[in-house]
Amino acid sequence: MGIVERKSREKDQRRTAILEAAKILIAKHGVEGMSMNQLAESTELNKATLYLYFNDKDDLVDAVSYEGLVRLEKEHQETDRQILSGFEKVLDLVRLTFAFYKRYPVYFFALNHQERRKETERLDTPFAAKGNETASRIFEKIAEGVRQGIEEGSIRTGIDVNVVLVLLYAQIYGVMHTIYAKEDIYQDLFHLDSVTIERSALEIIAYYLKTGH
Amino acid sequence: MGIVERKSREKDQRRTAILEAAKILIAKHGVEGMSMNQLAESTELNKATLYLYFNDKDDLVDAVSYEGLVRLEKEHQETDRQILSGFEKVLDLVRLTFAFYKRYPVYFFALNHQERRKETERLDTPFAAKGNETASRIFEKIAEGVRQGIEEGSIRTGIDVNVVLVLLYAQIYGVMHTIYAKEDIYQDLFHLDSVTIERSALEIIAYYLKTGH
Amino acid sequence: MGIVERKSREKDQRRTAILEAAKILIAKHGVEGMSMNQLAESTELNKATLYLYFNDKDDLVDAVSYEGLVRLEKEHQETDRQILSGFEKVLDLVRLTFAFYKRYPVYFFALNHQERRKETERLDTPFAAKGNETASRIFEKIAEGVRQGIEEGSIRTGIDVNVVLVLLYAQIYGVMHTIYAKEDIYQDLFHLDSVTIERSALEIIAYYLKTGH
Amino acid sequence: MGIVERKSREKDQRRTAILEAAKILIAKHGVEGMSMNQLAESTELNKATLYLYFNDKDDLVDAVSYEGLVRLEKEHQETDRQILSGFEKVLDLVRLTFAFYKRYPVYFFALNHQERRKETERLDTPFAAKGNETASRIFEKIAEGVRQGIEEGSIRTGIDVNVVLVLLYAQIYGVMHTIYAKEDIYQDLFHLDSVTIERSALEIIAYYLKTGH
DNA sequence: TATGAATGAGGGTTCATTCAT
DNA sequence: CATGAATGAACCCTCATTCAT
Repeated sequence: MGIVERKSREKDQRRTAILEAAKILIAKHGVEGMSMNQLAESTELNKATLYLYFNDKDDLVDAVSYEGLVRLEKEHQETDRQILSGFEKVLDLVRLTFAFYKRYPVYFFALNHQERRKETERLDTPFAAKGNETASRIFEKIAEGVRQGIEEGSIRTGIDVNVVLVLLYAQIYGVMHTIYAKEDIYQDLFHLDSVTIERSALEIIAYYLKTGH
Repeated sequence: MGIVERKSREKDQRRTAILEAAKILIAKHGVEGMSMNQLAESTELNKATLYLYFNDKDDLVDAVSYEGLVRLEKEHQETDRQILSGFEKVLDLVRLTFAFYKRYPVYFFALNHQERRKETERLDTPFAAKGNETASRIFEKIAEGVRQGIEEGSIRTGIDVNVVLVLLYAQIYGVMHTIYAKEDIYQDLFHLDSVTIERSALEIIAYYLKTGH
Repeated sequence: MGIVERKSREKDQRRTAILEAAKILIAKHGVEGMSMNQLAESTELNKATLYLYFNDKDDLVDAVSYEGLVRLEKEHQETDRQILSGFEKVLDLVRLTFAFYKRYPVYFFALNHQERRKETERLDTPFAAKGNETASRIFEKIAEGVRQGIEEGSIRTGIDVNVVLVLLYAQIYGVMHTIYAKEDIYQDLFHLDSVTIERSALEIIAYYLKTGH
Repeated sequence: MGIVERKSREKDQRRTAILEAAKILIAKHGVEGMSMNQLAESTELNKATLYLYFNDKDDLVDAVSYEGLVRLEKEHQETDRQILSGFEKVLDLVRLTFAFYKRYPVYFFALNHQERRKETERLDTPFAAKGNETASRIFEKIAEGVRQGIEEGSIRTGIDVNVVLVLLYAQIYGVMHTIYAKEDIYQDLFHLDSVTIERSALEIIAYYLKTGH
């Protein structure tokens, strides 16, 4: 048993290889800056072959973005936060997310591209596609932390869970952008490095959630 | 009297007309999505004519971005904040900025594009070019508010002004993106509209700056 | 058998077809006058397809020029000049070169264009690139003839080999231009056809090289 | 007398100013490399104004070329060669021509451009236009020298005057091209500077004309 | 006479995508 | 499954030229 499986495994491997190459290119030139030509060259595959594995360029970028979400979720799951307070859980998840997207800018770029596209294209159902289920679960995990925190008192009351989720997302997004696009500028101008920015961003969140006193 | 003046006014008007058309296109398709072809069509001008008013596409985008900064600064200046505390000043400026970029997404897109470009092109001094002086002043105005607040006690001590500026930028950027790219989604999913998001974003900043109790 | 070979042959044929079409256009309108648009039309290929075979327009022109040099060298080699004197060798090579560039004006145009480009671009070493090795060999072959002639006495002493090479080049260049650009004029005005001009150009060289008496 | 003449004089001055500016640009970028835009800028005139003085770009280039011919003829006339032999006269005229076109590359470029254009455009009558009469006279002056030389014996018999004219033209043309386009290359490769090339080119002509012994 | 403003046509090049094999 | 080869459409930009004023 095996010929079918082997084929399937090989197919997966090739798909993965393409994705890896794409990630390198996206990291280097951004999503719009990556051309299918380059990708074909760097994978040593024919351009047409790429289309056997992905419907089109957007599909490929979505796959990258999806991979990112899956990995992020996995990293979120890998720590045992049983004994932590809700407040600590939330902050830890956010810290992890910062670290994650800082480690893998590609995933950020890809996610970004995907989201901007949705703006104009209006995909059928929001959060319906496979990738978005993952995003939902990630959101939910944070939501759980918030709810727990409110219940137990580690997070102040009067906080809307949904608002927190959205704000966290915005915060993360903004900080990531700032770090990627402008770290050099800010380093020159304000003498701030990414670590400081990140730490302060966590602080701002802590201040918001914390019971005030 | 003033044939020359009329001419000059007409020229300004045309330049403005081009900018307006560009802004519409950018709003609809993003900066990269706007083509000089489209712009020529929508202005009913010849492509070459566009280049009489702007050196190249980047120049045009810079003009949009610059216009945005100028307008933003003007809005910042239009309110008299003499009697306000530093804390209130900062929050008011941020609120205004939110409102501004929400009203004019294009300026946000354009500014963004410009900033990303600068990354790779490394203009001599960051924030040195004409457009960026305005940005610097806007930053400085907020910085003043922060300093005043710290002095008078409306903003807690232990705050790094530079950190605040960068975080505010990130926050604004993130929130704007969230509103532009995902308001619909969030409305469906979390029943949050942009007003709520915005207000909450201000809150998070307030919490961070406020003397804690 | 040989599906691969057939493909490869077809690819060569197409490349050749493009080159042929380009040569016709260059002959008609000059290098600058040939547009990739025209070329696409005349080959009945898509413009983008041309770029599968040549990196850019300059590359294409270089290919034409190179082809010319290779052919010229081949023609130089095809005659056995063992028994000839150095003087006769040189004259024969020049005669052949005249005939060659008269037969194929395109090669002359292309070579020219290439050389002018090099002026501003300053390629590393003159005569170092692939195409120029051929040119060097052609020069060297003539140089050999001159040296032999001087040694054996068929060419007068006191002649600088390098000077001869440069002058021959200038002479050929000038005559070619004259023939291309002005044959009709000269025919009307002086009743001279290109054959006469050519023959006389050889004579002038002969007089210069010949031992004086 | 006065107002009309002044106007006319001013017009001439402006025309001359345009020509001067054009010559500078052509010298720097070649004929094709000079754009009417540049010319308008450098003359501080409007583009449309240029067309009040010249029908089109070609007309302008023709004017440059014509100016060159007129000046060359003048230089030919300025020396008194009464006592010289025909041989010496011819050589002197050629030497002057070399010197002239080396001093004013623009005139060479312009003449060239004009001639190449004629290739494809087939102007009505060759040598019929104003500029070409001058060229004819220049040719004729050299022809006189040749005839005189043959008669008096300073130039060998068996020489066709027309052939000499054409060959001289070709020679001059080729040498000029070589000097302009390739002096650097030849300097590197053959250690020849333009003075040496020029001198040798005169030599080759001398050898051809001289009575052989 | 001189100009500001505009234009059509075209320049070379690159893109994501899709055939037939 | 994979490919070589091809494509249409678009990209930004620049040219010489010509209006109305």
